This record gives sequence, structure tokens and C-alpha cells, in this order.
Amino acid sequence: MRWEEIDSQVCSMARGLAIFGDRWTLLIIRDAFRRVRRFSDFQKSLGITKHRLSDRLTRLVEADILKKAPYDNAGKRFEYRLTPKGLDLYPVLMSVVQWGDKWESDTDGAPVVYTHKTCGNLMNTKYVCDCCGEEVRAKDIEPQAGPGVMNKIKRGELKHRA
Amino acid sequence: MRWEEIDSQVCSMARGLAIFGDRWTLLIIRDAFRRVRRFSDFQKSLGITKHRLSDRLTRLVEADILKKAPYDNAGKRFEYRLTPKGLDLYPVLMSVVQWGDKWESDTDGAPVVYTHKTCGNLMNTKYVCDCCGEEVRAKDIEPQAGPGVMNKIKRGELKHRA
DNA sequence: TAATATAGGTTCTTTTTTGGAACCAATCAA
DNA sequence: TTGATTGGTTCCAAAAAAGAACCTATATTA
Repeated sequence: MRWEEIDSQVCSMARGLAIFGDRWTLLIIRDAFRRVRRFSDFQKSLGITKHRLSDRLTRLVEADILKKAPYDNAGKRFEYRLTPKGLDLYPVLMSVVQWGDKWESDTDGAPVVYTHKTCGNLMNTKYVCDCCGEEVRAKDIEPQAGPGVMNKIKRGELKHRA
Repeated sequence: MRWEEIDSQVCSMARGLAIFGDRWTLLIIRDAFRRVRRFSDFQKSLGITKHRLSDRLTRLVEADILKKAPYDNAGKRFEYRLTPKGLDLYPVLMSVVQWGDKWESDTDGAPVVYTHKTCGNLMNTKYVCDCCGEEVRAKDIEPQAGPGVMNKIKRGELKHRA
């Protein structure tokens, strides 16, 4: 399968990865959360080539994850800021960080720690069921075809999987 | 910067992405969670070329995310199963899925829904502070240099960032 | 005012990574 | 015994990424 076709899968992960499943995109978004906003600052922070950065920023704007806002009087220079859709990626980033802290830290420990302003404590994050509040584990979860699949089957656009 | 150097950053996200920050790897892991275990089944499910799949499986085994286990008598055929380190990626996958469900679903709705066996309800996941239980939002969080950075600064291996 | 610097790119060339097809050896099933 | 299946490897062409040079419009400095 060609990569461009990957988001045609009826799968939210494939659709997500079609947008940020590459080397740099999530690192750009990470920087955006750290309040990096300008082209040159992204470049300094990441060590990415200008060409790549330009391309990725354009795609992120097209995907409505970043938006451009002029910041000089002439209106010819822009900064890139997270949209609500982009801000919503926070759990994705934090879950990667959390995993990396646990499994890929060297003996010095986690590179960054987080204080939760709301409660004042150093924070670890937990992934919970929003209904019972219990921590989510793969084995406790039963996936089933949802409306995005069922409706397509009804209309004959998708075949039943065995 | 060359991509191979990316995991030299003192950043848990960069280190994670060095392992699964490419087109296919997270989709392979997604399939592993769906109990896909054999080479040919991964291939059928993903539409990835054999070459790529072979390479990615090898890397995932090296990264201790999958392990090979023989499944025929002669011990010459293997299946790939998630290790504890691999199983720990569940929140990463689910946070991508959750985001995709919200922002990239077509009008039919989410492709897959999840029942939480523990409480019996259809589940949405929530990312919370493990201390106060409140949902985590970017603006409530104050990142600070952690031991992984501080210890290196003490030993003079890293410069202070402004 | 001229020269220089900076931001935000684009263009060009080389290297690396993919995709696709063909091939291969070991097992299995008819 | 023949053919199919599994789990790959090898080879080539196409696409994507890295690196450097170049470009244009402001802003700054001499």
C-alpha cells in the first residue's frame, strides 16, 4: 500500500498517523506546546532542515493543527500557534513522554518533570476510563465495530470482516 | 540533524519517536494489540511490503517491544508478541485513537468503540493527574528540568538552557 | 545612504528510505 | 510428487530527506 492511501483505512489511528506519523511532526508539535512559535526558533530547536520544516508547517496548517498569525506590522511574518485541534494532541504527547520516561530514560532519570498547578504536586499521568475512573489496561477492553464501520456496512461500502 | 542522532536528545519524546516515529511501526503495534502475531497476518492486515515488515519487526524485537516465540514443532516459525514494554504503549495508541475519533472521523462516527469490561460501559478515556485525579490540560502543567537533565548539568555534560 | 544582518523561505544535488516485484528455501497438504 | 504456504531476501526504481546554496523583504548598523 502506498502511504498516501493509509488514511483511507477506517481506523482512527491510521488517520492520525497519516498526519503526524513521521519523523518530525510530533517534535514540531512538542515545541509548539513549549511556546516555540517562529520558523527560525523551530529550526534552532529541532535541527531540522528549512525545507522539511517549511513543508511540515504547511501541512500542519492545512490539517488545522497549527494556524498562522502575522506578528509584524507589515503582516508578512507569521508565527505558528496551536489550534484547539492541536491543543487536543496533548495526551498523545504526554503518553509518549510517559512511556519514554519509564522505558528509555538513562540512569539519570526523567529529563523533564511536571508540576500540576491545580494540585501543586509533581505529576504522573494516568489513563483512565471516564466512566469508572479505573486505569485502562488493554486486557480490560473489548473493541467493537462502531458507527463509523456499521453505517458503511449497512450502505454496502464495506465488507464484514471475518 | 540526521535522524539517527535524534534519540541523543535528552527528551523522552525524541527517544520514543526514534523507535516508533515512522510510517508503519505504530500500526504494527496496533495490530499486535489486536492479537495479530504472524508475519503473513501482519502483511495482510497492513498492506506493507515484506521487506519493510521484516525490517520493522526486527527493530521492534531489538527494542524489546515485541518478542519472537516459536510456534511450530520444528521451531523454525515464529510469532511476535508484545512484551511488557510493548504492552505499556497502550496509552499511546489509545490517545491517538481518541484524538482521531474526535477530529478525523467522517460523519458516520467513530470506526471502533470500546467496552470497558471492568465497569461494563462504553468507554472514553481520560488523561488525569495520578495525584488529584483531575483531567490534565497543557496550561495547568509546569514542566521543569528533571534529574535526567540536572545530573548531566552537574557533571558538566550539558549546558544550561537560557 | 550603503552595507550588513535576519527571517522565512525556495532551489538544487546527493543520500537514504520506500515500494514493488521477483526469487528462494523450508514446510505442509493433496 | 506437485503445488501451495510461510517467512523471508535480493534487486531495482521511485519517493523522501539531508545539506548546502541561493533569494527576497525588512530591520539594523556604520
